[in-house]
Amino acid sequence: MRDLNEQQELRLEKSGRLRQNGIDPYPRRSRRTHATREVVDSLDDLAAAGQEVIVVGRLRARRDMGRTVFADIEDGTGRIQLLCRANTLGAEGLEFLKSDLDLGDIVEVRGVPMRTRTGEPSVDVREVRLLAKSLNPLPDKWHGLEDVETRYRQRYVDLMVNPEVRDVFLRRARIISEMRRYLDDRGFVEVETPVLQPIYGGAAARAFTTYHNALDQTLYLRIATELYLKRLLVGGIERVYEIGKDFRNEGTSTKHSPEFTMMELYQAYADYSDIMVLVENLVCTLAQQVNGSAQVRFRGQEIDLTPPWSRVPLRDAILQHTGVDYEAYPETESLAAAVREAGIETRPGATRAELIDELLDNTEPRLIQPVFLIDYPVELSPFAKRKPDNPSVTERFEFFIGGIEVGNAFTELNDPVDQDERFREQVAEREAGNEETSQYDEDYVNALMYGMPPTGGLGIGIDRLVMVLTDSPSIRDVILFPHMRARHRLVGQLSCS
RNA sequence: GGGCCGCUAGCUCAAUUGGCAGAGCAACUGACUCUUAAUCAGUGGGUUGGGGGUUCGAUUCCCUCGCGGCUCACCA
Repeated sequence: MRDLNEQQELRLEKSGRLRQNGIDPYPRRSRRTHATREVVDSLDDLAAAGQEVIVVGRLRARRDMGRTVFADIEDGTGRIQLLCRANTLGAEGLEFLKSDLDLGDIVEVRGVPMRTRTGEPSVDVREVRLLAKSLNPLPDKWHGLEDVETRYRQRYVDLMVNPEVRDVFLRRARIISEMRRYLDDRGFVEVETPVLQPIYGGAAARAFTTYHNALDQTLYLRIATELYLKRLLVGGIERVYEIGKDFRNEGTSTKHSPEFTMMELYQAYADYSDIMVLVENLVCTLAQQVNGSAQVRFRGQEIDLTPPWSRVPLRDAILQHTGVDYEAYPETESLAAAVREAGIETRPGATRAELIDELLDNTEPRLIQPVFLIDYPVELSPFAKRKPDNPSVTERFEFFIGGIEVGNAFTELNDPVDQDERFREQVAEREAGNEETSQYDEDYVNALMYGMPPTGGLGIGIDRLVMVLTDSPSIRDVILFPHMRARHRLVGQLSCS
């Protein structure tokens, strides 16, 4: 036996001893009759009836008074106190609890609900059974687990001892299921499109590459679901959405994860202003359903999600926050000079799109209250339809809450000739060295050539939305197992002597 | 990738100018029949992230590697 510390070794020995005495430390099943919460909620009725219950849970605390031992167990619904007395549980049962069980073990107890003198809801225990032996000691009962690296790497421990972490992930699940319900109720059809794609597109990002042996084919992990979903509109599904992972081969940050969850939806016979109404109603509804309020606190700021949200042209927002009016500089060189003059560093040789992006990056942190920035330049938006009165601008918006971009939407480009040109521009840029442009997707253009209805489309970064609605400062706090560099092994051989 | 910060017992954290590596919880032994961070008495537990260097002596100073956090860059 290697790599085990003193406490682990002791617990493993106990486990072996139990086995020798004919007690399986990992028995098949439990006879649970009540969740701890059910017992607490109807305690007085159960106590009055003197009804026996069987509850289960992880042993979280033990207070040994000699002939009386108090213990707390915790299941998925909450905690309850156990009152274990020599004259009701018996000397043998009490000794089992004191000597053979450890904090962290999963146990089953049979007993009668009651209140102690201080009024604490408890179970007067008649029988204790071990359901699963815990070999690892729990973190500090008061401080819990704080080390960020361990919390991410061993999320199971984090969830075990930090209730607020569990709450975040329960709310995340709720947000997603309520979002599904909201869309289903409005006639949207949920679909699944390929994750492995021969050509990736629909966003500006580098892809992960993989390989299909049997087909002898290079495949990419999708960076967006966009182009497949819009094929479905060509096929006649008028309202469609997908919730799933996208993958982008990029660095991480508090707002970026290489794999993240995206909801994309497309609605035929709608445009981007219809989508704005949908977004503000959806997000506000989710906040009310999950948090009970349209007001959220995020990074110390009070945010009001009540519709309508303001709609501000991108140009105006950037002008207001950086002092640069990019439309006043039609040439890349003059815009670059203006950006530099505003005190923003730029990459030498940056394209116009990159410069505007840079200006937006400097604007984004100031967008605390929910806002739609509308009307993006066409060079930033290869799949968005141009505005009728100004072909250099598209009907596109991004929305921001709490200083981060949460979603992106536009009136979809359905003109195959225009789309063909945009793809060509993207390809030209790629040849000029920009790896984050879209590949030419011939089949997609072919689909458009059959005719796609006028359509409004939307993408929402689910992780970021969850960040805002749960006041989580980092995207890693809303992803159960965030990506980490590989680490050496945790346990050695667990051979039992 | 750059900059800054961090890594000490199972967990949470100390350690003066470079001078015997400590505390609380957890664990172990004992006392205690209504406690709830139970209490009281006692005991064990360390490759101070790894490697190298300076020094009589390194948790402390230097170099290097690893992992993480923040931040900038990259990137929606």
